[in-house]
This record gives sequence, structure tokens and C-alpha cells, in this order.
Amino acid sequence: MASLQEVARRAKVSIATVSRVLNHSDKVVPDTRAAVEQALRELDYRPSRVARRLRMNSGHAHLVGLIIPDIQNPFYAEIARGVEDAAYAAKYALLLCNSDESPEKERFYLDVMRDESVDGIVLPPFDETDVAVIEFLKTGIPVVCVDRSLSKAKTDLVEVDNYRGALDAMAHLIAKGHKHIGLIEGRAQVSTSRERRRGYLDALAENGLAVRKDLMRAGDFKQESGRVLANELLDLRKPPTALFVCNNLMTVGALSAIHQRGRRVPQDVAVVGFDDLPWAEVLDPPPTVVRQPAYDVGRQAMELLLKRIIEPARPPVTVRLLPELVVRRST
Amino acid sequence: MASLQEVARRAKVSIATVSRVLNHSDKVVPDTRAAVEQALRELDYRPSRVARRLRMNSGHAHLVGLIIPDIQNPFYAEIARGVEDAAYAAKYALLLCNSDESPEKERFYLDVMRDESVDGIVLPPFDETDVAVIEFLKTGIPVVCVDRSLSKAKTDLVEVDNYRGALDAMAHLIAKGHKHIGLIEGRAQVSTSRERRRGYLDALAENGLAVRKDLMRAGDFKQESGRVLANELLDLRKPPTALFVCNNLMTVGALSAIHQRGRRVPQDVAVVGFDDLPWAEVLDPPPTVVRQPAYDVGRQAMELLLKRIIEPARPPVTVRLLPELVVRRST
DNA sequence: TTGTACGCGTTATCAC
DNA sequence: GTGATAACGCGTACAA
Repeated sequence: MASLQEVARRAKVSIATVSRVLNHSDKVVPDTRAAVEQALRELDYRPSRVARRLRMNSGHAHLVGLIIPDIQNPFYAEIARGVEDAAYAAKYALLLCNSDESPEKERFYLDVMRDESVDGIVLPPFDETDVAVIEFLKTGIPVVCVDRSLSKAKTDLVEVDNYRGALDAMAHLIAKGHKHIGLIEGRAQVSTSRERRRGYLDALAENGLAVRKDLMRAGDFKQESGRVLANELLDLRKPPTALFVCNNLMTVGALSAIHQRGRRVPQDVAVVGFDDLPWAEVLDPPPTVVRQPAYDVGRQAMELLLKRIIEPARPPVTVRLLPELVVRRST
Repeated sequence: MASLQEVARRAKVSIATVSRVLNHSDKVVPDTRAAVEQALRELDYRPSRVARRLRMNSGHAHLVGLIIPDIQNPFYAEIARGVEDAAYAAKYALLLCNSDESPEKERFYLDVMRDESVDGIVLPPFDETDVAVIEFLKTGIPVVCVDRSLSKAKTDLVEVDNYRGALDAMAHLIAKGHKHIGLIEGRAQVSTSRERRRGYLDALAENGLAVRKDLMRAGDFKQESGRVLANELLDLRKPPTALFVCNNLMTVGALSAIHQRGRRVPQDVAVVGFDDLPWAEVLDPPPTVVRQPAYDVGRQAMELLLKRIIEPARPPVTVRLLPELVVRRST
């Protein structure tokens, strides 16, 4: 744990000189430079990121935060991976936190980010009006939203065309002849939910299909709610012949509910999910899904963040990526 | 971003007094305390974790590191979740990094941990002789190993009884009448691989079954290697009738290879995996696995770490958790 | 080209 | 009880 002081002493120079050979490699004569470098090596010197961060105003921490709702959700894990890869490529470290879809945890970690003086953060806001995030913007620390957007603030944003994805999913189901399609959506206040629901409704309307309110259920993005809501739907007097399930975990829940009832997919009920599932090929059945390019979402978000750290005043940009319908055997 | 200075000025006291009302709530008369607290509120003061960390020697960062090989692997995601929950409960933030089973990335993040002066780290070492981790121990920053152990250093450790797990898996297969059991293991230098292989061999020996070297293959813990090695084994002149696959991702790879060849599980080949798989009930077939209590591994590791942070000199302890054979329909 | 000295925001040790 | 003040390790004007 050698400090600049000790290195300077050993090299018989001042700390300023040591600092100079470390940073702006300018103006230092080869001789002293060599001496300093040797001392550096001998003491195995490593600069303290903490002291550096305290000294520099901001944008030099080489540390960014990522707050995701659930690290065990493969969709977010993939985003995290994209962010991580881009961060690592730029030699940035990542303060990764798990908000558990809980505003309190989100707020706690947002505070940590601020108190740690990170260079920026990326996160999917809890919902469209996430006050904790809005509040955080005041710190001036750059924020890039991913997946979900904020309604009353403009930040950099990387999202997927959820409306288009829902349209594709519904078109596919309708082409298969389904007229009664159940919707299992997520929390209504989340931008992705709103867009997917809009796609569901528009697809119905454009194809002259009636909207049945009893076929529309809202869950919480978790597996259990997919199970429960699928059961509710299938218990209906006039059950749907197909399900459009708006995220990966709820799709698994729905699938397992259908299995448990001894019904067959897709013969008895067809299912289209949102988000691809890992190991889709060994699922029973391999599910048809709207695949989101989650890795790219993360990667591009991090790249946007790096640009903004360098140039804080640049106008916010929105990157909208295209989802892709992957037809497998659940439809 | 108000500092102690500004709060002090506003409350017309010294920074020492402000610091006192914040920390040791001792010795400060109600009047001044009230004034300070009001200033604190008005300025929305938040202490800088960075400055605090620079000042305090160690053990007060309220920040710990977690380095895992692959955040997209559900086993590690579950460990991470356990660590995270225990950390959050103690109001610690987590610097979570993804080493990608790469020694260089591991070293980079280890350096970050050191340079950030974290209070401690938890990680599964790359292998038994992981030099980067051994080196890191010299910093004096507490290290808790999870899942995998170090052969030439004693640290706190939370592991699973891998030998017992392998024994159970093999006993199950042997009871089903299998005599030619293929082994797909991970990198040999990893403690978990060694133990599982030992279980495999001992089970064979104890049941008077011959060891066939051609039935033993080593992969890299990733899905692709499971696929490739399963194919190699099934291509054998005398292929195994059952597979013992030593981690989750390789199990998925093996399963998909078998599917692709049009063979049935378990009729043509039985499969036991190590590590449970999420959504096992919707897999085809639901796999029989040796389930590791990954969440508890993470939780207990973090609890061990917290204890060590408080009491750095306590003797290292090893916690060994029991795995559980979950019999489903792949055997 | 190199060295001195200050400040970043804390905590802690002294005096008063 | 409270207030100066000295660190912690670093970057950088400014002086030499």
C-alpha cells in the first residue's frame, strides 16, 4: 500500500514528479523518469482510486453504476453483461446493484451512487415517473435509461421497439387463426408495459377482433404472477386459445401452469412470450418469443454513457433497437 | 453536494460539531444539535463515502466486492443474490464484477477492489492455485472464498460437499442399473471438479464397476463444451447409457446434443446434472440434478465476511453445505 | 525541469 | 461542549 510520498522518497524526487510520470507523461527528463519508474516497480505502487476521486471533480472515477431490477432474470443479466463488457473495454469498473423491483432498494443504491461519486449510471427506472431517479438527475451525474423510459425527463435512452414487438407477436397469433388471445402484461406504469399493451390492442383492432377486458391481466413481471394469471385465464368460462405473455419469467410461469393442468402447448393453448429464454431449445416446448437484443441494449447504453461522461453537454439521444419474432414450437 | 463546511457555516458551528452530531452522537447540547440538524436537512447533506474512506483506515467503507465467473450462469446469479441480500441487510454496497473465467479480468477486478479500498471481497477463485488471489491476500483485505477453494491458503470458505453430491448422483444412476456412465467434468484444476471426479471414481469402485477412461471428458463449464463432449461420448463405439454432467450449463449443452441426435432422455441416455436449473419444471425433460444451496452459499459467505471485517484476527472458518439430489425425469 | 503548498471532505486529537 | 487543526493520498497551480 505504498503512497506517492513513499515512492517520491525512494526515488529522491518530489511527489509532483512522481505524479507527473504517472499521469501527464509530459516534461520529465529520462533520468528522473527512470528512477521514478524503478521506485514505482519496487514498491508495487498503485494509485488510490479513492484519493484520486476525492481530488478530481468528476468524470474521472472510472467507475459507473448499474442498477437492475433482478440479477436472476436472464434478460437483465444479459443487459448487465453488455454493460459490463463495454465498461471493461474502457477500463471502467461497475458498481452493480439489484433493486428487486423495489423503490426503496433503488433509492438506497441511488444514494450509494451519489455518495460514491460515480461517473454515471445506467438503469431501467422503476416506472415512468420514478421520483428517485428524477431526483437523482439533479446531482448532475449522467444517467442512461435502458429498457424502460422516464415520461417527464429526457435522458439518454436505449430501448427496444416494444410496440412493434407486440404487433409482430399478435400478427403471428392471429395468422394462426386465434381470435381469443389472452394478455398477461406487467405493471401498467412501466413504459414497456404500456407499449406492449398498445400493440396488443391495435393488433386486435386492425384485425377486426373484439377486445375482451376479461382476457387482459396485469402481473408483476415475476414467474409466480404468470402462473396465477394463466390459471385465471384458463379458468374462464370462455378461455383464450392463445396467450401473449409480456416478459420471460411470466412466460415460464404461464407455461408451467398449463403443464400442471395437463394441457398441451400449442394444441390446447398457444403461447408467445416477450424476451427470449436461455436454453430455449431444451424447453418443453421450445417457446415462440419476441426476442429483445438485450446484450446490445446494455452495450450501447454503456457506450452512450461513456460519450456523455466525456461530453456532458451533448444533447440526449434515444436509441431504439428492433426486436425479432423467433418462431419455435409453442405456437 | 453540500459538504461539512457548508453545513457548519449555515449552522454557525464548526465542522467538528457537525461531524459529532452525525457520528458519535455524544457531547453536543440540544440547542446546537437542533441547529445542525436543521442545516443538514436544508442542505440535503450526504456524507461523501469517498472522503470517509480516504480518512478511515479500513473496514469502514461499507463496500464489499464480489467477483463471479459468469453473471449469466444461474448458479452464480443465485450466489450473487445471496451475497447481495446479506450485504443489503447490513447496508453494505456491492461492487459486483464478472471475471468471465478469465484470469486477466479477475486480476483487473482484484486490482480495482484493492484500489477502491473495499472492506472485503468474496469470490470463487479461478482455480486451486489462483496466484492473483494469493497475491491479493497480502493486502490484508479480507477474502471469503465461495464454491471453490484455494489449496495453499486458508481463508474463510463456504463450499458445498461436492464429493457427497457426486456420490449421490452416481448411486442414483447405478441403482437404475447403469454400468457405463459418462463423466463430463469441468476444468481439472478447480477444487469442485476434483471432488466431483473423486466421487465419480469412488462410486464406480465401490460398486465394482470398471473405470473407462474414454468415458471421462473435461470441459470448461460452458454450454458449448457440454454439447461437444456429449456428442463425443455418444459417438463412441460403446457409448455410455448415462451421463453425469458436472455443472448446469454443460448439462443444458448435453441435453441439447442428445435432442439434436433424436435420442430420448432418459430412455436412450439418462442424465444427472450438477447444479439445479431454473424453470426445471418446463424443461424437456425436467432434469434430475444435484442441487446446490447456492443462495445460502452466498448469504453465509457475506455473513462470514461481515464478521471478519469486524474482527479481522478471528481464525478462518470453513462452512460446508450439503447438496441435495433432486430426482426428476431425466433418469 | 522540478519542488512546494494547497485543497478535495472526512474523522479524530487536541486545546479551550 | 465546542472549535481549530492535522492527517488520509492525490493532482496541480505556482514558484524556483
